[in-house]
Amino acid sequence: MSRKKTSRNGRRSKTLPNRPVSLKELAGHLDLSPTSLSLVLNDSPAASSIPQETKDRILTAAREFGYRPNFLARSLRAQRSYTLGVLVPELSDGYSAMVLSGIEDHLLEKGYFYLVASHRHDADLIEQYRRLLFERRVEGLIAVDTPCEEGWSLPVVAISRHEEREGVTNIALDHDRAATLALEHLVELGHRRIAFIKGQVFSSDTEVRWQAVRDAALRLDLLVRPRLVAQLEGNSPSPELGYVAARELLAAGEPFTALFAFNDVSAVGAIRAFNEASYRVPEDISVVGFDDVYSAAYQNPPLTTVKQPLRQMGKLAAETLLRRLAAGTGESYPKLLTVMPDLIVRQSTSPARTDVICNSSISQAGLPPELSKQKMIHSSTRRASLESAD
Amino acid sequence: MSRKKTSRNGRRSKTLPNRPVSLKELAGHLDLSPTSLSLVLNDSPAASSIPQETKDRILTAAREFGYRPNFLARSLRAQRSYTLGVLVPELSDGYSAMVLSGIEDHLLEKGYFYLVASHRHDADLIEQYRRLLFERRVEGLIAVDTPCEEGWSLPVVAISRHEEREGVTNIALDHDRAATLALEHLVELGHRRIAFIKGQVFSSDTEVRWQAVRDAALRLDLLVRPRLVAQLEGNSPSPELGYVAARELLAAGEPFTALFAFNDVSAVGAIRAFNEASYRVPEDISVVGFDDVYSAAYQNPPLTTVKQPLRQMGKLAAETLLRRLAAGTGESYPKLLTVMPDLIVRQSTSPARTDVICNSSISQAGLPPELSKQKMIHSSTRRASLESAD
DNA sequence: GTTCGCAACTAAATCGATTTACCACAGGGC
DNA sequence: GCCCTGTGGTAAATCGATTTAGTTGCGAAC
Repeated sequence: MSRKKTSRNGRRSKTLPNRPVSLKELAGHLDLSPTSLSLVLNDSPAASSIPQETKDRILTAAREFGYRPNFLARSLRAQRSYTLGVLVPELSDGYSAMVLSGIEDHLLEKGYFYLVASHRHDADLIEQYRRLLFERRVEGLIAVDTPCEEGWSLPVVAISRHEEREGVTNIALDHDRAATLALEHLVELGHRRIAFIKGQVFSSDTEVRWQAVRDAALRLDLLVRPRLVAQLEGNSPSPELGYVAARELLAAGEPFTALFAFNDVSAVGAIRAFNEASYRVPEDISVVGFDDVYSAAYQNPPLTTVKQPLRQMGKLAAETLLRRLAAGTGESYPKLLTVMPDLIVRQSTSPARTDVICNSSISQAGLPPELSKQKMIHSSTRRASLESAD
Repeated sequence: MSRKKTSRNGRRSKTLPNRPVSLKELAGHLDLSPTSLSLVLNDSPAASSIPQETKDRILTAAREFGYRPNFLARSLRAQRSYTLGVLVPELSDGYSAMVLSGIEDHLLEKGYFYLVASHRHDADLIEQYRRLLFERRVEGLIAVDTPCEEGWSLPVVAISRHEEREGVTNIALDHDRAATLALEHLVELGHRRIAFIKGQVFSSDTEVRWQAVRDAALRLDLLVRPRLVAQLEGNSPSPELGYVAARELLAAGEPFTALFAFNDVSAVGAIRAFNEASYRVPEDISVVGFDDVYSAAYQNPPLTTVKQPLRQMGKLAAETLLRRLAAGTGESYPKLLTVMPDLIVRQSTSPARTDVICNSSISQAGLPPELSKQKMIHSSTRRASLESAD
């Protein structure tokens, strides 16, 4: 739709506008100084004394030549990069991508970009990327589920972190409310024997959430049995970890009718383990996940889960950081912003069975030698469950 | 672990090293010229005449003061930004995130960073972001499932695009092989009546893949029945679209025993629709997905799917682009790089039932009143055709 | 005692924009 | 005639590094 209009100006009829024009070149073409162009193009107050006619000449020429100021030069001069750094543990796990998506929406709208680096929870990589981002003159950092040490000498907004750090604004979920929502839901359905899968030790939310769960359990008069607590181990973003944890819970031989998992991904793995052991979800065991990632609604069964407003958290992080930058370094800033979870009830929870489930049988079976690729039986065994419960 | 060691030098005992040191400052401190420091620090050949003692002095001071060259200044001078731009349709849908992850791995290793922008298939946004990235002096672009026009005046690597464009290297899956893998698998299991869900019209792979499917069907002597072909519509990354498409297929009243879906996400939605209509997967209907996103292995049932090596494609894109940059603009470059799919057999496919499934019952049930946002009947004509063909 | 060559540096230009400080000229008031 | 105030600009410094083109001083060669 935009035809070449190079013929208008003989001088550039040969040169396609592939090389950007500099201010100086444009100024030369107009027989004016770069200063004048700069003043007019930036609508600076000092341009008030320049007559409209000249302004028009400049503006027209700029459009004609497709002049765009060199971002690097401008940044160097202004000592601003209009760029933020984002540190995430892993890009491809759904969680970070969702947060990033919220960050991006807000930043691009405000004329900022961001540089991402994923560190896989490796402390050395975190430090190295922080330096690299600092060198690239990012104006601030957003740390998603990433530990921040002191002395980062940049404004930081941390998502899902809970330590107080100088210069860091924490954005965190109200985990008390989250735990209460999930447990109240289960209790209302008649569940009393509830199993838990805790997060990995390196995960920022693990401890806070676990404390919240215990507090909520106390309030609800629920017993948290040590043998009904498993913990995710390992760094993979796959449901495998939840699968392993759920096998442990089954193997412990302590009956339970519901599971509160650390996240949706591990809940999915757990459901898989339950099915293999001939328990149906939700008829035999109810499962509550956490996060509400995209696929949660389309699992089989669709997951009941505690929704974290991840996208909103990303957006809030971006907003907050930009606000802090605008305010300047000296200014005060919020230390903590709390966002609210929601309970999304789908079909992985249902009223508790009245007959107690005993799963000691599984402990004999032991763990399968290879969880290998994805090979494992699953729905075929489900129907067998009732029969084998002799 | 790193204590303050400011006391070593009286001059900066008060100033914490929060402000970066410039070359000039460092030079002043050493009573040398910035030139000398630059030569030594960059290990330039011209530094050969500088005695080792001086070099050591410089290197020591640089370390001591934590000198890091200003990236913006250096970029401006060298006319290189060591930054690429990446255009994706959507960050949070699993596909792009996986590709990005591969891109990132390679780029960060090579000292590059990248700026991402997601455009949601909006042509104006694509153009706007392209300009912004260009202005930021990215050295090249990686376009993931994003249409590239001519005249982008930057080296481009396009993932999953199929048009030949000046300056663009395409990275594409071998769709012929992909289609063959999937259909051969189904045929081997005894399926002859196979339904298809095509991709959205705006999706780059849709047409190429569909052509490949038809070719493969021809070779395998399979009939592609128009009433067993549905198409995804709408821009959402949720399985909802697949759900809608599958309902249409069921409503068409034409029996089938297998479905080849455009991607895993839509396959999951389709399975949901089948389950709701009381068909079990894979006993009644086998389903093959596409992509092999993370969650595919942990769906219920785990999805049989054609794996695209997304991470590898991202890596290949980054590699190729960097190679092209190193070679210079004049040099020739590959127009097309093809990567190979794999068939991952899990549990959403099984031998075809011998008794023919008739699903006309569903057509009475009709579509649910609200499919909310994406509500559209699309094949209403198709359904009507059945009834009216009495 | 020039001159050449080399060691050890440095001044200044450059990248491209912004910004401060200044200049030249016109017109009006005293 | 002199001063003052606008107009309508421009020259030059600046951001921080890189790079080209020198400079200085000294010992050796002729």
